[in-house]
Amino acid sequence: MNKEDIKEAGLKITKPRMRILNILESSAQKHFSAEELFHILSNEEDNSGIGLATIYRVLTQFEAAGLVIRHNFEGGQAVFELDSGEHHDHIVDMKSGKIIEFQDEIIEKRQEEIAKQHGYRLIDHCFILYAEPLED
Amino acid sequence: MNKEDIKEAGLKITKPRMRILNILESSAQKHFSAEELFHILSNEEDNSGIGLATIYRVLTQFEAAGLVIRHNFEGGQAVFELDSGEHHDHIVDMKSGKIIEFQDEIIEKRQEEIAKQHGYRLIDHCFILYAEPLED
DNA sequence: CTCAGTGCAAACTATTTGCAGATTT
DNA sequence: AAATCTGCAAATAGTTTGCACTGAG
Repeated sequence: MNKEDIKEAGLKITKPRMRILNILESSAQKHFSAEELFHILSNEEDNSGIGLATIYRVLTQFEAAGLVIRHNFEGGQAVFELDSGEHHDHIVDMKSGKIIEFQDEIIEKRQEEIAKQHGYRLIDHCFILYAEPLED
Repeated sequence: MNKEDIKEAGLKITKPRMRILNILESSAQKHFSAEELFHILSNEEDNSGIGLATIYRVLTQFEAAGLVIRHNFEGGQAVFELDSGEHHDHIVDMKSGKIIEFQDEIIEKRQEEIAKQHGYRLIDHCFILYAEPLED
């Protein structure tokens, strides 16, 4: 339950934090920019006037707490998704903007090898495929 | 020769463009941010007062012409490198900030397969390993 | 001579921060 | 009540743009 997640992060349970976590958890869409969240929240009936700055602050706190992951896809705005614990990478559909997730053992294994070959220990990686549908 | 490259891009041969291309071509370092180039140019004896805006403009034109590649590594500033024609990916040394280039057939092949599996044609990709030296 | 290119300052976009008042515990 | 949190506006960082002037061809 999301209340627990917030509490475990050492954060107080507030309306903005609940709302944001809720949207992230219960939407078909999984990736949101701060501004998208802002617009969704602004259009809710129970509009509580949550500011954009707060959304950024909450997302940054959630990121630090390991609740969400921030991605810097191209196109200016960062997008955030819930950290499901299952690592995956992304295909960005350049036609529709849709984001597809995938997991690939070959890539995961290979990147470790590459890092090691060069005398490094992998900390993080960024693997994004920008692509267009085969039948245009 | 770089004059040719500039001309072929349909651009006039100007001091800022020559200087920038020169630095990119003849430095040990291969990756530069706009600001780094700005500082290098500002410190040259023959300081011709090249503005930061010009550097951004020139780099953007060079990118459009296929002369340079722009990378958005994490840490705010974009970095630019000459497009040698040989595709490669990068390891970013989080300790020193150094950038290591590598080529890997397994990764290249695999990403094509992944895109195809999902019904996509690969347009571009971003593969960056953030890592630290093994012996800290 | 003409049109592209440049420097500068101002504009912009995405994000962060300071502060005084509102909320959570 | 104490401490955290929030909204707002102002600040920042990186990059882009408008404009009058300069310079390449």
